[in-house]
Amino acid sequence: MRYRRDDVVARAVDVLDRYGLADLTMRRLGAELGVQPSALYHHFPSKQALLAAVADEMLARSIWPDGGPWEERATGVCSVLRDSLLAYRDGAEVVATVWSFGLGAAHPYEALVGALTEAGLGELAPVAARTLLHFVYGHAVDEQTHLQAASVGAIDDEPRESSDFETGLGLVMAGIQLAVAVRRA
Amino acid sequence: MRYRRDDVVARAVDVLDRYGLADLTMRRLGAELGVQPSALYHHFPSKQALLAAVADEMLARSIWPDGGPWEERATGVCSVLRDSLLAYRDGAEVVATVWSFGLGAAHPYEALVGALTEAGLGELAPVAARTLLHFVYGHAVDEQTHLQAASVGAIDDEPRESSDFETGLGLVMAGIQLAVAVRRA
DNA sequence: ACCTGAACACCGTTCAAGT
DNA sequence: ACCTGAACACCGTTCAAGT
Repeated sequence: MRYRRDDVVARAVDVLDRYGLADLTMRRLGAELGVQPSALYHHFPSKQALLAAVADEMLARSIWPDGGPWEERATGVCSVLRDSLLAYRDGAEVVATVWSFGLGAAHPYEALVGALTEAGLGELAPVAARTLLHFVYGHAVDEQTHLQAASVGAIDDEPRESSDFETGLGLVMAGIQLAVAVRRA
Repeated sequence: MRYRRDDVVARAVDVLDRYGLADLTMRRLGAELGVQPSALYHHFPSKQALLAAVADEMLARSIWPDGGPWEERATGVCSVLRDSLLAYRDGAEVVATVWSFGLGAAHPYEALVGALTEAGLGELAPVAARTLLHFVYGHAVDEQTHLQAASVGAIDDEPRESSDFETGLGLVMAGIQLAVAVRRA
């Protein structure tokens, strides 16, 4: 079998979702494709580059808000991001890592900076955007970790995470709205 | 040579700070102590447990605020936490990972819940505390990643992270203060 | 362009046995 | 109580060579 880069990415997303990040190894992915691990290096210079492509592919499958009032857009981006991360096993960790290493997953950041700039935050927009992202990634990683632990039966199920997301997001958004109001005054 | 658990932890912190997380392996730490890697399993059931002890040791070396008005205490805990993380190579990643896996590094969380409960946040205190932690860990991981990349000469130095921390923390704290005010009304 | 085969330099963990 | 020695079952990456 001969593959193109996109085939490899699609299969990597599949392996990630079915077996988790720990099992998404170059050897495992090679075996899944019926190919030597070294063959993957024809498509990607490193495993990090593969993971970046995996993260981008996962995010590209979602529909992102890009119009309307800035507040709805900002909270919308955060919600879609969270849903995207939770849609794949270990999705939060993969995307957060790729983003923090500056290798990809840039769309949510750019969408947030756009919304917050329109809101009038000026040079504060990037800091505020990253603050929102820190919350979304942190919360999603926590939630996914606990979901995983609960599904393995390791801990008690505490299913109030979804409202916790909205509460936490509300706190950060309130702070941002206040900064916008102060800036306009 | 025969070691006690604390000797091993101290040496692990040292190896982490000098060579980074990627080089803090059971084999490397064993070699550093002049001991077989398997000997470490007499002191810790797993590498994760070792890392949890490393995280707790790093945090235990800092002086944590525990009195005064709740706002100063909360921001103080966040600042001391950030400084603690940045004081060791890869410190942010280690402590954030240990915390998110529920293995340790619980002190900052408890201190924040205490302060926010005193503020009158009630059952919102845990969500708010975790929101603050998500910001501090996310920001510190980013900052440390970029500092590392800059020190290797991989990217341009952008030394405005420190004021970014205060700005981002200010946004979240403003949201929390507003929630406190709303709750009291 | 895409892949094989073999190698290099590593991992975490287990376990019987030693002192 | 603390450690050795050896093994098990893996990793990511490189590189010459094949089609």
